[in-house]
Amino acid sequence: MPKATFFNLPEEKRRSIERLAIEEFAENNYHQASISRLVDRAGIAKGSFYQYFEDKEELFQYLLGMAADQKAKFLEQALAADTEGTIYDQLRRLMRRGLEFEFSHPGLAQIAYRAYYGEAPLAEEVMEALRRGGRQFFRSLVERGQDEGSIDERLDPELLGWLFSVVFNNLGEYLIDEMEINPADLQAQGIRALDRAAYDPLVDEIIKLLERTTAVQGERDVD
Amino acid sequence: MPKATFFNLPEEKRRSIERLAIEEFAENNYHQASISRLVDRAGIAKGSFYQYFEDKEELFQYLLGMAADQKAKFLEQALAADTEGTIYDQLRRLMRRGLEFEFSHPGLAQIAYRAYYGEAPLAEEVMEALRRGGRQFFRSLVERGQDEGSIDERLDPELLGWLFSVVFNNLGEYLIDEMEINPADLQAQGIRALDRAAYDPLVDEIIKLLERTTAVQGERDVD
Amino acid sequence: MPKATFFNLPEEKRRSIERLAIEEFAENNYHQASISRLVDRAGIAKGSFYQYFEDKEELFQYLLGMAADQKAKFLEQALAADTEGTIYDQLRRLMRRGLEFEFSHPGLAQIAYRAYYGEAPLAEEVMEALRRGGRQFFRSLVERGQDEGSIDERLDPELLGWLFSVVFNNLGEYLIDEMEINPADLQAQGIRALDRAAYDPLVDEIIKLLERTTAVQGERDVD
Amino acid sequence: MPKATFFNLPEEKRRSIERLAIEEFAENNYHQASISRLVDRAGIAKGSFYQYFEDKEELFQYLLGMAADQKAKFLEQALAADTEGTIYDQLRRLMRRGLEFEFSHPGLAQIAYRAYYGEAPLAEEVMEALRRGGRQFFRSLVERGQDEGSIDERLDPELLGWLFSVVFNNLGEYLIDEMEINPADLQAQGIRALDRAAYDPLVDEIIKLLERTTAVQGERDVD
DNA sequence: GATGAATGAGTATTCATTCAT
DNA sequence: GATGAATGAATACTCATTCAT
Repeated sequence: MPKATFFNLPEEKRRSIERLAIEEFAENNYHQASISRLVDRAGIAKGSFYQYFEDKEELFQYLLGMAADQKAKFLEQALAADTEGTIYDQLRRLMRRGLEFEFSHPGLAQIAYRAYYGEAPLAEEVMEALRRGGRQFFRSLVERGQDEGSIDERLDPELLGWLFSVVFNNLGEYLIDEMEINPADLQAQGIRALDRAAYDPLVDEIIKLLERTTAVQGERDVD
Repeated sequence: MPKATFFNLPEEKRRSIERLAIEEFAENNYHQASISRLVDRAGIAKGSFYQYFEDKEELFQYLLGMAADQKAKFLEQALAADTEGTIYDQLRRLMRRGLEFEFSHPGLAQIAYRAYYGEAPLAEEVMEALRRGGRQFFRSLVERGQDEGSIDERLDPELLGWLFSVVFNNLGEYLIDEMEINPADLQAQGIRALDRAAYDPLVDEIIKLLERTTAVQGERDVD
Repeated sequence: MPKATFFNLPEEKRRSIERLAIEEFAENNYHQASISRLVDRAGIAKGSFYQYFEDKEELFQYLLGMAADQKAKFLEQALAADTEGTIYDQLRRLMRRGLEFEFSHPGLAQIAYRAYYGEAPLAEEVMEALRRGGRQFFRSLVERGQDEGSIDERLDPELLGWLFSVVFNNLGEYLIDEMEINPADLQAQGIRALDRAAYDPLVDEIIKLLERTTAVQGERDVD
Repeated sequence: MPKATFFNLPEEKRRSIERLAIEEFAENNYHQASISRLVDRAGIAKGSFYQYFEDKEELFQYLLGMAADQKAKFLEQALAADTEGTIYDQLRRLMRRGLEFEFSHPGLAQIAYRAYYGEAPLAEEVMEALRRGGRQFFRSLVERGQDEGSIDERLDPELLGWLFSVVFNNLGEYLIDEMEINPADLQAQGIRALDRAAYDPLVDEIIKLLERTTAVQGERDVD
């Protein structure tokens, strides 16, 4: 956690530092991100930075925390509507909200993505937990689907959990490629006028695919 | 491409440099990988390195090329048996060979993975091409499946291509986690006594999932 | 001298700052001692420190003054009993009291020791004076001894003064080594249950040595 | 040990770096000594310094080694003439040579002095050993004197060893004060035209004192 | 009189690259 | 063609001190 000094800063200044720090760590991996560059851009003294944060790692953990919090906040809404509709409706909501997070907080999303797929000063067990975390969440979703009868009982929930999480994690990047969005623009403009109409159909299509994959099938024998 | 001097080197010396360079870039991302450390380990002079390679980036591109070549070599075998069996047999062969590549050339596989997922001095368009490359390959596979009648015609080949490539790219890591393989051991021991029996069933399961996803379904209406 | 604000502080607070400052400068040499660490530990604001002291150096000089005063206070008692016994009795009392000072104010003693042996922002002439100070004191003691007839007149009082002061200054450290006292414990516990019985014999032995050195010798010719 | 690079340097350049490094570490304690300042003065690039030395500590240890070697070289001569004359002749020779070392290598002497009396990145046990080292050397000298019959058997060799080493260690500084030598001049001029005539009498006087202290005394009872 | 945020010069160390031999 | 010393900009971080509130 940053020091109190940081939170005592005038809102505007604090936000500005956060924004620039997110940029720095979104554009560069942990080691390449530079505190010197950051303070230059932010127009603060080197010493001031160290009044706000213990060290580089603390800043990084803080940003990662922000990413996690924001993402959670986005997903919560989907999770809240837990019981409405089938497991597939739930998945659809999750994906939509996940994408909305990625499009409205591209910097944080990128930081989380980097942490997931790369070098970050996270203990090996945290990385591991992070990776397993997603899988396990989706696995329990699958198990619920199996209980409900909407997912074929003969399928391995572990494997399906993995499949879902892989799809979930890579969807954003696919969309960015597919919709020919310039990632730089995305970073710069923050929440863009990217209307849901643009990606909703895609999400629907993917959900349909996953439904085909998992739904209980008539007389066809799967084994 | 490395300079001529590099290829004029005695086979053994060249191989040794390649091996150590692969290690260095597999263990560290592009910026963390150190030429100083490499030349120390390889027992060559700093100046010599720059007689072989224009700069750090050229070495990296060279290694990436090696990875691509090797991977292609592994996949070729699967591709050669093109016409045998259904599209799913073909996919199964590809996955097996892909995994075999990952397990027998863990260093190169890691370098390719890094390049794909981020930290690499690759022009944006190269990255783009790389990502699209995989997708396009799988897309055409899908289209062939649709022509053959083994893949439902109503499904979007682009989207399926993406799904396949995502599964394909992340499978190795899933296996490493799932089989509780220590990545360090993998690097160190190169081709390990990891017999196919260990992962074949998993590949089969995944293929079955993909088959469920894509196969033409009886009278059920998908839309 | 500290500013008036310092002396206006509630006794308790002032004492606490003094105590922690002594610790800081006893554990670290002048440059390694840190004002930041001190104010943190003392729980006062950085700015407050600079209301009390002009700068780091002023604090150091103040502490050095405290050490000098305290040491003088300890020695005074010995000096007061000036006329009792021979010059050797006087020396014995001085050494005992000096040691008692070192053991009961280890922090101040350490600061004085540091100042004497080097790292301190003291003008060269102050250092000089400090060193000469001890020598001169002992020199006059020697001269008195010579007047009294207890010290051989043929010996150079300057040189003897130096010898006495060197012995006097290094005795504490010798004892700490010899008695296998952990200096950290000494700092922490302040006045320890180190009873005089432990070092009195040593002081006696040393006095005997100095007596042999200096006493008027029968018919033996010294030159 | 410095890297080979350092020893491959042209003699003149290497000497110049050594000289400036000695100055830097003689004028400042370990932490205050600055590599940046050193390279500036030496006119070499920062990077070059690190081609010569692993790090700051290695440089320091190297200089300390030089001091030890040089001092040993000076004392050797005295030690070689081991059997000539009494123990007091031996002591006299040692002191003279020790002083000659201090006057001809004032920087190195200062570095050794700092290491002995202060902060240095030496393991606590090394410091301890260093301090005990001198004492033990003199102790065995004392014991030899007792065997030979030139030192009173009733005296504690440990305590005498300490006394001798304290005198030995502080003699140089006394002389510098006494002879009103400007330490800055001493540093700058290196071996000065300080002729032995100037301090020989002093050494003689001190030896006489020590002889009085220790010599077997007629019928006087020491206990 | 107290506060504590701001400052910026300072530290040791790393690294890809160049170039004279 | 091989060598390896030289380079200097770059990095994270510390610290005594100032000054507006």
